[in-house]
Amino acid sequence: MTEEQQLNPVDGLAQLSFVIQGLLERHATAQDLSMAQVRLLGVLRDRTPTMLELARLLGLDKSSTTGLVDRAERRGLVQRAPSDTDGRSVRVSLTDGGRALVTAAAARFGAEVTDLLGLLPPADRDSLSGLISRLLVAHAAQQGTDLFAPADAET
Amino acid sequence: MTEEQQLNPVDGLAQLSFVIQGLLERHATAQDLSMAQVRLLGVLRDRTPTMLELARLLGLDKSSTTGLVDRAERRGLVQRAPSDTDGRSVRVSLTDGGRALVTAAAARFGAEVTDLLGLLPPADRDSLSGLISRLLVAHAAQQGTDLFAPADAET
DNA sequence: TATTGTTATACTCTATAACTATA
DNA sequence: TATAGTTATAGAGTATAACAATA
Repeated sequence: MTEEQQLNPVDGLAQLSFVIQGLLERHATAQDLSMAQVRLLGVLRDRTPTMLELARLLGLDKSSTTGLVDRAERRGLVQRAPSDTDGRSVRVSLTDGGRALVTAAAARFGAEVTDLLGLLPPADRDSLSGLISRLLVAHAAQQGTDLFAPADAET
Repeated sequence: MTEEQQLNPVDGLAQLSFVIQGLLERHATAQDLSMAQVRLLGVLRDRTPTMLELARLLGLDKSSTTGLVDRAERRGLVQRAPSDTDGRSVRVSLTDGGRALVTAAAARFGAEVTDLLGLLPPADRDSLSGLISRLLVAHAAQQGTDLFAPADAET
């Protein structure tokens, strides 16, 4: 039962990503949210984008974004407000309820990931975090993006 | 530019999972497949389950599975065959075309994850793989599942 | 009666194309 | 004309409930 069996690196990364996504999804559905809604609320945590900016941030077509925001607005999670500077534009923001929901969900998700990491001894845990950080930094650099850029600065 | 900035562990794991899922999704859409179809083909690589087993493997309702298999069958990727032993049951399997597709896609995905890991120095890469393996093994043990059980034995 | 699978129905999510209003 | 956003429409994916066929 304690054999040193080892997953190949590709399968390991793929499996890990499914485990993490599974946790996220569980918390989402517990809140009666879809992953799309979670992403929307997450993006709005530190931004008040126009519909077009929102579409780009989520990687969706603007018409898809209209529907996504419609449904979130109907549930009282986000709100639309006309832009001050452009009569064609709309700014989307979290309502207080939406913010409360996403904050609580993020806290519970964080706790669960922390529990997951707690399965490793502290030294291993620190090594893993450091290695993942380095990998993501290298990946971001390769993509020409800045992993640590503030949300407001994202164009 | 070379500061030792570090993501907190929770954000790191979450980000990493999004990067990996993003790679998977890119390869899927390049093949004109949805993630649901990719999962279906992936599960069928080493199994020929009944509809009900398939639903459980994918974590879907049996009616959702009917639709998923319908669409894959219409595209010639999978096939249904009546069970020898139970007149109510149907066994689902990959067609040759489906197997070719999933094999090619898996190879390309593997190459890309390998490239990603190649951003780290070899020693770090090995450490990361080992740590991820240990984490997944511990997680599987906690869930009472066996990470290394052969597909046929999954009941 | 219980189980396997499909069908009917409804909702979310997504995209393309056409449209309205503003710039 | 060009841009921001919505609407119309279509298809995939998912679930619940009702059903048919088999055990």
